[in-house]
Order: sequence, then structure tokens, then C-alpha cells
Amino acid sequence: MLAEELFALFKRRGVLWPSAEIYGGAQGLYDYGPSGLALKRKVEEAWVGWFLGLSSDYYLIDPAELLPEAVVRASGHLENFADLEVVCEKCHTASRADALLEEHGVTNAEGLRVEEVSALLAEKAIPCPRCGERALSVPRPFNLMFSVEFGAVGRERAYLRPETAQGSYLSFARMWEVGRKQLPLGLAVVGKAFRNEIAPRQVLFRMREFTQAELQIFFDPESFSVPLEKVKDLSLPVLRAEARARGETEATGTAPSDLVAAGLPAFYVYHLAQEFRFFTRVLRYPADRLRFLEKNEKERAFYNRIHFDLEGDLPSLGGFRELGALHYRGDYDLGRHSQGSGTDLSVTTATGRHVLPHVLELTFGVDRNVWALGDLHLSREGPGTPGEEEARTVWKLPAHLAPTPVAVLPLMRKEHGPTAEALALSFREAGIPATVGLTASIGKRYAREDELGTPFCLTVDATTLADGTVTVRDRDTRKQERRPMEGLPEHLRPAFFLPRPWKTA
RNA sequence: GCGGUCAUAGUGUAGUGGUUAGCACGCAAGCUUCCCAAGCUUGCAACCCGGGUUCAAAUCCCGGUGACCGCACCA
Repeated sequence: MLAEELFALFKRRGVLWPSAEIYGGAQGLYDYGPSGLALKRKVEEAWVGWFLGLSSDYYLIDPAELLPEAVVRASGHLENFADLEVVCEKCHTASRADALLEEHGVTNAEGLRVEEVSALLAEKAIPCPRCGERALSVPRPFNLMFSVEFGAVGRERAYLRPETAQGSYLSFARMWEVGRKQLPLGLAVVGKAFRNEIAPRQVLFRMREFTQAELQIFFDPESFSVPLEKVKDLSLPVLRAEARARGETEATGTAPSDLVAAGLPAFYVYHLAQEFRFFTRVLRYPADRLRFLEKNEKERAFYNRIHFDLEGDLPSLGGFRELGALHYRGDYDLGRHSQGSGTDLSVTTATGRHVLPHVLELTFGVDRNVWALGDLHLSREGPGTPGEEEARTVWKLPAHLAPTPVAVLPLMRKEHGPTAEALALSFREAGIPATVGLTASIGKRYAREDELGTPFCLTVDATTLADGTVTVRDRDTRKQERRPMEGLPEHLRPAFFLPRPWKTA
């Protein structure tokens, strides 16, 4: 499905749409509607359930979204704030525009506006300081953070967090006590992050305001043991950096033990495997559309010692796109914040050693995965058997993620409507959201529910009034079975359970 | 940010200076209908925003906003 088609469907069915539409829209901002939000929340809930399920020492916290300036100074996010950067189109060297101008005789270049700097660069035909070509790009602001005034006199400054992870680092000292001084300690955050992207693109993949789910695992590098045997039978689609350097483009199914033998730490491989299980078992992406792509030294941030992106092959966006990532960040984060805050964040372990904990970061793009769930699970069914000529769209979402678990459809509105309402109510009383579809023909109502991924349609008919049974229709097979209304919520409930990592099924 | 293409009901589209702005799907009300987008009746709903040219602009020009593709960017 093309991106435009998928987005048109999302807009039409109230999944999501461009923000501020009535003002012509705003780049990189999107609003979720009821079904999109229901899906998004289920995805978040599934993510939390899965990754917190890895250890009882992993916690979900909700830190502030505004970061005082000192925090982003320490984290490194503030470096080069407010200056303009130009890039040489020939040799790709980035330079500070104000520094270049001053070298060429412009005084007070620092403070100039973008347009002024741009005009001066063009006027003076300044060449690239490295290769000498006159191929400099236009200047652009380097820092991607949104800043806000802070405090009564507006003297202080804060920033909308560019990633949720910082709040976990800031909370480490407090949570070390709350968590009773255990390593590894995991801190998960699900929430908004903000980046002033220069060129938002591709709908939910480059947004200015987006939702991340991130788990920071703090650990002692000398004693982080993991139950690798639990994932030993998996075959992980991995494309290593050195294989890419050799020109390989296909991921290779690799056993976790082989990755460890190839030099990756067991703790890293274990979490890679759990990530893979999450994507295949919870989100139910086809394994052959996933790969772990190792970033090379140039591509990854300098503090990342090991970095694999988990990518999904998305037809709508023309290929593999990042949906999550695992970063082994060493002790960079706690080191920076120890220095920046003056608070020593090193801890004493059970063995009596002093250690500045290392961090393994698991990141997950919630919005991107909402998109991917549409791309990878929406199915165009061709014209079926005679009498069912029309093509239809079925969103084959896993039942445990479906925005509407159950729809109750009275075959005849007047005769069967009240029974349908009562049945839907019994589901809601059991904690399972259920809607009632009254209008249009039964076929059209099935089609509507299929398009929004409702896994079960319960149909009330004349037989229902006689014997208290309804038909239960399976979205994907369209097969129906007749069951008593009595006890039906409990019968269907297991289909909505969110998978947990300790279950092997 | 640069270059190219584009912007008409909820969705997809027709409309090359004068149209009651057409069509399909959709949605709603009613009739009919005992199971997969059926049928009939009635109804709803659009020219992205701001300037300009013209007797007259959805249509031509300028600016803005937004979308798509390519480049760059993604700390």
C-alpha cells in the first residue's frame, strides 16, 4: 500500500490526521483520533508489559518533559546551540557559518539572522575551508531542541526534551534508593519527545512531536548476567557493519550464541533477542520483514559502543525503516550528569565495588510502529466467491492490539437492536470495549469493522431471540460459529491478553 | 533548506476565464432485507489561505501554507 493510500485510510477512519488542518496544517504534527489512540495506547501497554516483564527490577516512571538548561548542557544536547551550520556539498564537511564569515572579514557575525548570514555567504562566495570548492549549502540552525522561557522573569531557560531517556538518567539516583540498590536497574519512560526537525517527512517517521518508549537498563559491566538459554533457538536476522562494508545488503539468520561468539556481549544479544520476540510475537510483524542493522562507527553517535537498529521493511515507504534500536551507551550518560550536577552517580555493588553504571538503551518509536502496524497488517483482499465480488480491506491486527475488540451487529435494527445493546453492555461490564453497529446492510457493517481491524463481530439474529445464541465471526477467515451469549466475554477474553516475555507459546 | 510536481465535498476525482462546480464511493434518514460494501427514495457535503490581473478567476500571475518525489539533514 502506498503511503498516500494508507494515510487517506487513516484520515477517513479517524485513526490520525494532520494537526491544525483547518489552518492548512502544520509540518510534522499529527493528531490521533479515537481508533488511532486506542491502538497507540495498546501498543504502549504491550511494550511496557513486555519489557517490564523482563525483570522485577525494571520500573516505569514518568519524568518531566521540560529539561532545565543545565541538564541539556551536561547531556551534550546544547553544544553548538544557536549557531548556523553550512555543509560542503562536495566533501560533506560541516562548518560554523559565523566562524567562516569572521575569517572572511565580517565582524559580529554571531547574532546575525539566517537570511543575513545566507546573503553574506553568497555575496562573499566563500569556499569550503577543507576542500576549497565553492559548494557550501545554505546555512541552517544546528540545534534541534525547542526552547522555552522559564520562571517569573523569564531569565531561565528550559528545553522540551529531545528524547525521553534524559529523565531516566536524572531519576537514577532517586530510583537507586527506591529500587533498593539493585543492579541491573531498568527505568522505562513512555511519552512525548520534541525535535525541531528541519524537514519533517514521511508522515509519522519524522515528526516534530512524537512518542517514544525507552528503557534504560543501568548495569555493572562486570556482572550483568542474562538467561541467554531462553532465546537460544531464535534465528535473528542480522546485518553486521563489517558485512555491510563488504557490500552485503541481506540480513543473515544468526543464532544468539553465534553473535556472542562473534564478540557481542551476552547481555546485548539477549536484549536483541527479546526485542525480536516482541516485534514478532506482540506486534506480529512477519519475521522476514525485519532485520537488525548494525550501525558503523560513522553512523552511530560517538558514545554508542554498540548500535543496532531494528528495521521493518515497509512497502509504503519503499524499504527498511527504523522502528526501534538498541544502544550500548557505556557510562557516558551517568558520567556526564555526574560532572554536570556535581552529584557522584557511581554506586557500590553487592560485591563491594564502586562502579559508574553502564547503560543499555532500548528505544521504540510508538508512532512509527502505529504506521508500521497499518502497513504490515492491512490486507487488500481480492474479489471473493460469487456473491462477494467486491474487493475489501482487512486490517489484520493482532486481536490484543485492536482498537475495537468486539462489535455487536443486530441483523435487523428494530427486532434485534435491544438485544445487541444488552450484549455489548455485558462485554463492557466485563472490561472489554464493545460497540454496536446499527446502520447499513450487514455486509457493509462487516466491511467497516474489517477495515478498522475489529477481530470479532457478534451478530444478533432471529435465532438469538429464540435460544440466546449469537454468531461469532472471525475477521480474517470470515468463518462464523454460533455460541451462547452467556459467558461469551469470558470465552473471548484470552484473545485480548497481551503477550508476556516469559510465556513460551 | 534547495530543485521538481501538486492542492476541488469525509475519500478518490472531473472541470484551460462565464458551469445551478459534475461523477463515484461515503455518510445520514426512511423503506426493504435473516449474514458479508445488494436495491429504492430523500438528504448532507468542496474550489488551501492572502493579494493581484480581468466586466468576470476553481481556472491566469505573485506570495504564503501544506503534501509528494529527489538532494541535503536526522545532533
